[in-house]
Amino acid sequence: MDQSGSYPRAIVHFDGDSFFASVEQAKDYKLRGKPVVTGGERGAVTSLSKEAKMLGAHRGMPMQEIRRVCPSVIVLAGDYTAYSIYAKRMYAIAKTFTTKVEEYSIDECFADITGLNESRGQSYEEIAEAIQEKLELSLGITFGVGLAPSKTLAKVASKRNKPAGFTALPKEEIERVLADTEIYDIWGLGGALSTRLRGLGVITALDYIQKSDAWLKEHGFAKPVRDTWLELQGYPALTLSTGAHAKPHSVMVTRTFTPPSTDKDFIFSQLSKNVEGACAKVRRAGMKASALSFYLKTQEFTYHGVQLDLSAAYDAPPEILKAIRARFDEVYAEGILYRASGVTLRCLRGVDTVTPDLFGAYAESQEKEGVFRAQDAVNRRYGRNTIYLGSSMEALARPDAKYRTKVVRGFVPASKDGKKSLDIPHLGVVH
DNA sequence: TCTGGGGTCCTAGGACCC
DNA sequence: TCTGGGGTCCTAGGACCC
Repeated sequence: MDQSGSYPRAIVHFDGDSFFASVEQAKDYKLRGKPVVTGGERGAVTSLSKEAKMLGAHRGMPMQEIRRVCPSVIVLAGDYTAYSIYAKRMYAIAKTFTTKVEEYSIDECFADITGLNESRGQSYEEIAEAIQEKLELSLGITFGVGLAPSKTLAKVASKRNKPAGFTALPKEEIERVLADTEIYDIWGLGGALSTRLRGLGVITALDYIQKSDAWLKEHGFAKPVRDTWLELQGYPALTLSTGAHAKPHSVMVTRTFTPPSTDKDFIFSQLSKNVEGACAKVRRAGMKASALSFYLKTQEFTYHGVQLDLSAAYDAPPEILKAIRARFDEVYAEGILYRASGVTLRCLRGVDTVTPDLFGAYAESQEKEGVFRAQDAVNRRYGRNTIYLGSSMEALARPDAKYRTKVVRGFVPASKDGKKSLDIPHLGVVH
């Protein structure tokens, strides 16, 4: 059947309902039908089952408050390994229908099913619902599903009938639906942009698509804003990234330390720990980094950092730490209270594409590499931080070290300055 | 509720070159 | 000569996302 008028492209968005809590209930039947929240490991809720929501618990509530309004609540620590496994199953199921699947996040994916209606002899709606049914039956969790001519509209659609809903949003329905969608709820328009738009009288997404291209230019809105504007009109401006080789472009490890500190050695050791973690991630991805940036965050929430290039590509801490140490004083100042540090490894390449530098630094690092491989193996087997570098010793020896080395996830509370709060669970560090 | 952790992409403006 | 114009590349920083 010809649906090319309603769907010049047919994009489906799948969004797992209460993903982390739902996975917990799928794993353990005893949790089904009960109020479950995750986030116990850090005392702040990260995901709530629908039963917990029905009893009045909200995301962002302190754990004590949750227990008060909902005494029967079951609080669990996040099991990120399990969530990743469920995410991979989700992608795999979607891929049995089409290869054009974007693995967008731990609980979401997009599929481009354009043309499948002809080849399968089914409507796009039927196909989207068939995928949804297969996901729900195979995983034991429900999904919000949206079908639309663009990614941005598919996101709008999947939000509309949660949980376990399906919404089709063909071109003919765009105006009706966008009239009751606030600009603030549009994917791609964050706190800053939606506040600006509202100041210009744009309240709903319909107001937004009725503005002209000239109007956007006149007010200095740039490409991402225009792409969103096109997408909302049903013109796909964003393509799916379906690359099977979804390798990261950068890898970062940052950690807040409590209490904040002025101690130079302690702060450097924190950074050293960040570097170890980042190197381990890079090795796991089978990559090496040839550039990096590191920063310190003060108690006043200002950032001080530098970006630098490495003499070659590395996946082990020694040379990286050497480079950071050489420039540490550019960001560290005596007497300032620091609350966090972080490192980002950049210019990542697959190990096979790395060209050795002229001065032998690469060859030297190759010799040491065996040591870090062994370390990875031991840490995998006996738990993290079984083996660590001397320079990270101080960080690990602190009394609260066990909290700092834990997997943490969190959320940003809704704030008065118009910044969007996080309302979807997301992945922390998976080990 | 004083505010976590990990990513991506875009752009203004400076450096540099012809 | 003291005065141009224009192009490219890079980076810091800002915006967004989950």
